[in-house]
Amino acid sequence: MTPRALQSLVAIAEHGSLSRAAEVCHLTLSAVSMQMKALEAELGASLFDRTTRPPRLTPLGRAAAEEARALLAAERRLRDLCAGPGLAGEWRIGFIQTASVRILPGFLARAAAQAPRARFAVETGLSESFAQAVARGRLDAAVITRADPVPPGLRLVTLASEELVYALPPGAQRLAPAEAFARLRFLQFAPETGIGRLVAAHLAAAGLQPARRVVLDGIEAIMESVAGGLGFTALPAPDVARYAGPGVTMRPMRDPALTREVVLAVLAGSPAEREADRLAALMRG
Amino acid sequence: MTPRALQSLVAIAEHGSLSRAAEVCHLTLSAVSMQMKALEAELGASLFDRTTRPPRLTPLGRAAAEEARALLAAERRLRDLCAGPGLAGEWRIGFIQTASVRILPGFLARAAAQAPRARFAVETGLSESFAQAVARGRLDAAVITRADPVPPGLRLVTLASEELVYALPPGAQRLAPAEAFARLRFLQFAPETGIGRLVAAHLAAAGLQPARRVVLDGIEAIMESVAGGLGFTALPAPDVARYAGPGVTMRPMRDPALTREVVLAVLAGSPAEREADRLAALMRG
DNA sequence: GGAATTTACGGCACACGTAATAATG
DNA sequence: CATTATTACGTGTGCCGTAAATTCC
Repeated sequence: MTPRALQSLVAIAEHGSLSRAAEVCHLTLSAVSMQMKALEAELGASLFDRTTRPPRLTPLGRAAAEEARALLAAERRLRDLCAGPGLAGEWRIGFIQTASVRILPGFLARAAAQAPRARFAVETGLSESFAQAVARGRLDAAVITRADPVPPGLRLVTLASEELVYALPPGAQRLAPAEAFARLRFLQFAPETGIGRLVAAHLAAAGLQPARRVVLDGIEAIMESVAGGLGFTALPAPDVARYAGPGVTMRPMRDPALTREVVLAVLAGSPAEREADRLAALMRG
Repeated sequence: MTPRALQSLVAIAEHGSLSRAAEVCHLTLSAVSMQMKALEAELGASLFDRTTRPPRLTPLGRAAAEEARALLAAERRLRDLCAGPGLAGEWRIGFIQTASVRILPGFLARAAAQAPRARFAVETGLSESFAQAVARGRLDAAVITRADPVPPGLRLVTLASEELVYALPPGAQRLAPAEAFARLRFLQFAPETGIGRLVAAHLAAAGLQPARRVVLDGIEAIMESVAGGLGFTALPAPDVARYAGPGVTMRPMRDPALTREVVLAVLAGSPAEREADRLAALMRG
C-alpha cells in the first residue's frame, strides 16, 4: 500500500489499462502489474477481473480507486501545507487583555488574508504566565506587557510603546496628581497584571501613597468607575481614550513619565523566532 | 513519506516525545528519529524544534500531524472497504423499465441495510443493449427480460417468471381474444424492448394478425390507453394489475400461454458472477 | 499473430535494528 | 548524571527495470 501503487490504481481507473497507466506514471508495465498484485494481496480482495484484456476493475476495485483518490488528495494537502511560502501551521498565541481588544481582531483579519495556510489558537491571560508558557513551549508566542528583567531565553519584539496617563473623574479636571493621590480613591489595576505591576512599581519609586486604593482586574471596569466619579487611575493612553466616559480628563504622568511596551514574546532559538517579525508585522497592521 | 512515518508523526503529536511514540509504534527510537528527518527533508520544512529535549513540534509540525491523521483515516477507510464481508464497491447495474418500478426500490432499500459498503450506479434501458453492456463489461449486472438465444458469455439468474395476459378495455369483457384481434386496436409494446419482442414473436407464431396496431414505448401509457377504451394489449400480469384502470379486464393467454422471465444477467467468469446470487437475493426481497 | 499482461531475475535503494555518540534538563 | 535524541553501520526487505513467458483478442 505505497502511495505510488495507489497512484497507479487511480491512473488505471482513469485510463482503463495497466499499460496506459504505466506510461502516465512513468513506470514499467511490469511494475504496475506487480504493484496491483501486491495491493490485492495486502487488501485481501480482488480489484481486477483478469479474465479479459485489458483487465477490468471490479466494482470493489472502482470503489478502492475512489478511496485511493481521497487518500492521495490528503497527501497533496499535506505537501501543500508545508511547501508554500510564508506562515503556515497551527500557532498557539496568547494575548493579554488589552491586546486581545486592540490587536487581536486586526491581526486575525490580516492573517486570514495574508497567511491562509496558518491557523491560530488564541488564549487570553496575564503577561507573567504567558512569558512562562512561551519559555516552556506551551505557547508559540504571546503578546504581553514588557517587564524587567526580561525572562532568560525569551526574545521580545516591540509592537507598541504606550504612554501611561492619569485619568481623572468628572469634577477633578484641575486637580494636580499629587493632590489627587491625597484626596481621591486610586483605582489600581490588579498588580498580577503587567500594567498593574508597572504602576505599583512606579508608585513605590516615586513615593506616591494613595490615600485610598481599590484594586480592580478589568480596564473597562476601572474606566467606568472613573467616569462614575469613584476615583482616578493610571493606565495606557489608548485604553483611557477607548473607554473614557464624558467628563473624564486625561493628564500625562510627570512624576516621572511612564510608558509600557507591548511586545511579542517568542522563545529564542525556536522556529517561532524566525517568524516573529512576520507575526509582529501582522499585529501592527 | 511512508504511511508508517506519518503514523509516527501522529504518535509524537499525541504522546509528546519520539521515545514514547517509538514504543507505541513498536519501533526503535532511532527508526522514528530517522523517519522524521526523512519526512522533514521530503517536505522541505522543519517539523520539530530540536533546541529542546524532547524535541517539540513546531506550529507547522502540529498542523502536519493533523493532516497526517486525515491521510491515515483515508487509508483506514480504504482497508475497511476491502476487508469486510459481503457486497462492497461500486456496482453499475441496469434495470429495464418494469424492473426499475417493481424491483429497484426494494433492492436499494435492502442493499442499504444489508450491504452498507456497496454503492449502486443504476441506469434504465432496454434488455438487448443491457445484455451487450454486461457482455462488454460496461455494466456489472443488469435486470432484463430473458430472450432466446442467451447471448454467449452471459449467465442468467431468474428473478421472477411472469405470465403475460391480455388486458381488455371497458365494454369488452366478453370478447374472446381472437375477436379482439379482429375488432379492436392492439396496443403493442415497442418491439425493441424485451417484452415487445416476445409479444411480436408470439403473434407471428400463433398467426394472430391485429386488425389495427399502435406501437407505444411505455407500459403506463399503454394501460392508460386500454383504460380509455383505445384498444387492448398483452403484458405481464403484474404490470397489468399495477396500472389497470376501472373496467379493464385481465384474460389469460391461451393461444398458447406466454411467460417472460425477469433475469439478472452477469458476465460468466467475472467477479460479479460470484456475487450474482447475493444480488439476486436482494432483488427478490 | 500481436498487443497486453504476468512471471523471473538482478540490482539498487531504503527502512530498520544495534550500538556508539551527543545533547539537554 | 540520567534521559532522550542523533549518528554510524550493517542487514534484510522490497520496489523497479529488463527480458522471457503467457494469455487473451
